[in-house]
Amino acid sequence: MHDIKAIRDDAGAFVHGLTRRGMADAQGVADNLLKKDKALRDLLVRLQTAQARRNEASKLIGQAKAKKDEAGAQTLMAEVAGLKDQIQQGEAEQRELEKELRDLLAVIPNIPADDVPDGADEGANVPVASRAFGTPPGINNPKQHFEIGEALGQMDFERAAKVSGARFVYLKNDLARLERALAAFMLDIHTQQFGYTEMSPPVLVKDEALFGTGQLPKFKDDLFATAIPDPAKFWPAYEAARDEQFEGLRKRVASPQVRRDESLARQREWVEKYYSPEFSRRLWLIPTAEVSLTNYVSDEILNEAELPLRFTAFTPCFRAEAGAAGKDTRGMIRMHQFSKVELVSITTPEQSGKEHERMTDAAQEVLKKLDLAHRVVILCTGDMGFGAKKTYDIEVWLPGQNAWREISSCSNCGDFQARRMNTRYRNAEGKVKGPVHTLNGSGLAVGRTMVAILENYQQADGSVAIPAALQPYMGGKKVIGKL
RNA sequence: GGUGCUGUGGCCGAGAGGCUGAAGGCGGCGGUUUGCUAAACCGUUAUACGGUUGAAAAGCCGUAUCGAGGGUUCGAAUCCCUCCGGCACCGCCA
Repeated sequence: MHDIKAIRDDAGAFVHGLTRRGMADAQGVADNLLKKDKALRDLLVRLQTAQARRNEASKLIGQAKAKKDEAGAQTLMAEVAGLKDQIQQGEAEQRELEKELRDLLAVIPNIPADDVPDGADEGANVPVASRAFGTPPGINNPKQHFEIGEALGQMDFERAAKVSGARFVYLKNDLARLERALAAFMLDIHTQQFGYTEMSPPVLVKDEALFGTGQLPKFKDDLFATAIPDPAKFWPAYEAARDEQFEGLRKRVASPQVRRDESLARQREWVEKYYSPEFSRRLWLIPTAEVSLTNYVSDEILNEAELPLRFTAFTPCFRAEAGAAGKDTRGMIRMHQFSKVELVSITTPEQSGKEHERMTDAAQEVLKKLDLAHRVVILCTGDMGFGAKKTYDIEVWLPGQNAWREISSCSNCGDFQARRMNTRYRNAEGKVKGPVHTLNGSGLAVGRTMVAILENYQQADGSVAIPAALQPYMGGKKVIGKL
């Protein structure tokens, strides 16, 4: 969330930043914001003057009554009665204007840092030469990871589809264990080598948490939501509706297709009605542990001395992938549910730049220890996420796909999330200095790391070698799929 | 989920319609005393927003804030409603 005062002071920088991001009418957006802001401030002057007079008169009424001056009290009460309407109307207007301003600000992305390259899409991302590692292995006729996994009988998409639909998977035996081993391996690196505190956070969160990190209100279509029905309201309504529907179905002589369409339409109606706040409480499944870990400090004032805070967690992540129809439909690259080890840092504004490099080091360290070739790109203005000022993507080489694929994304969000979450810090003298900075990065996406291991360590006989660093976590096993 | 109790500043805790931005204590900061430290004593110590003075640091004035949001009242920490936490017991449960 942007600071309206900063926009007021330097609208040019704001407009420039948004234009770099590819926003077409940044000037119009800024003008609109400033107009609302001016209206709000003008209103506040009028409202606060009226409130000051009311408070003053109310005190005088108390004094008059204490002196038994009924006539004087009556005069004052008449005056205040007139102010009352004015104040109530002003307060309503203030709420309205503040909401409008907040709603406008809530969907405006962060401003890119100065050293982020301009560009519209991933084609304009710039490799960071000093961070490149390894060379792609030469493998004859490399298979894709799902071919390897399915041939091993340890990766089952069909049964997952039966139980949960597309974009889910069952892992079995050594591959199931590999996921667990990778998580432990990554967490050990981050906690022991980089000083992150391991967390096991909630994976169901409230609206406020997702607002804080920036997924809401703009990206609700990417999320899974759950509903906790209010039993007093939900079940009587549900049962009445169900009885009605069964009655209708029995009478109907329509074809199965028509019946199905009607049933789906009805279902949609139900979801909208009975999953509404009136009937239910709602929680969201986290799309990334960034949400749980960052909001750990929401609405708090931290002490400068305890910063930076560093958190890491291994959690499942849930994404609706609504806009990804047809993309990466085979295999484990893009799933509705995947597991990830996340890194989050909370820092002072002075620390965040260095911390960003350090976090990227930590993520890269995992790939280095696994000896997986990868490169790092700095995302251009058009490819960055909503809350980021600057982002490094780490891309691992996948021989089966013959391509570099994102396996980690490390972002410095500056004070953008801190403002939305209301997280500030105070210095040693106890003075509140302002919003903290927040950073998050994958360290790493576990599913995609498994994909990378399968494709890079595949052997001609269909087996897969286990990277040396990982073998202790696999009970000393050296190869998957060989007796 | 049910019933009861409960939510006050950095922390503990009083306050039960006006004199309360909020007693008292702890902690923090500044000072006096002191060879140093401690103790004692004195002073000071919230945040956000708006206005205003100032180059700035900061000052001054106002408004709001006692879990959150509404309401009653001339006036609400205090009364009413809704919601959200916490605690206790009951119910359910890995």
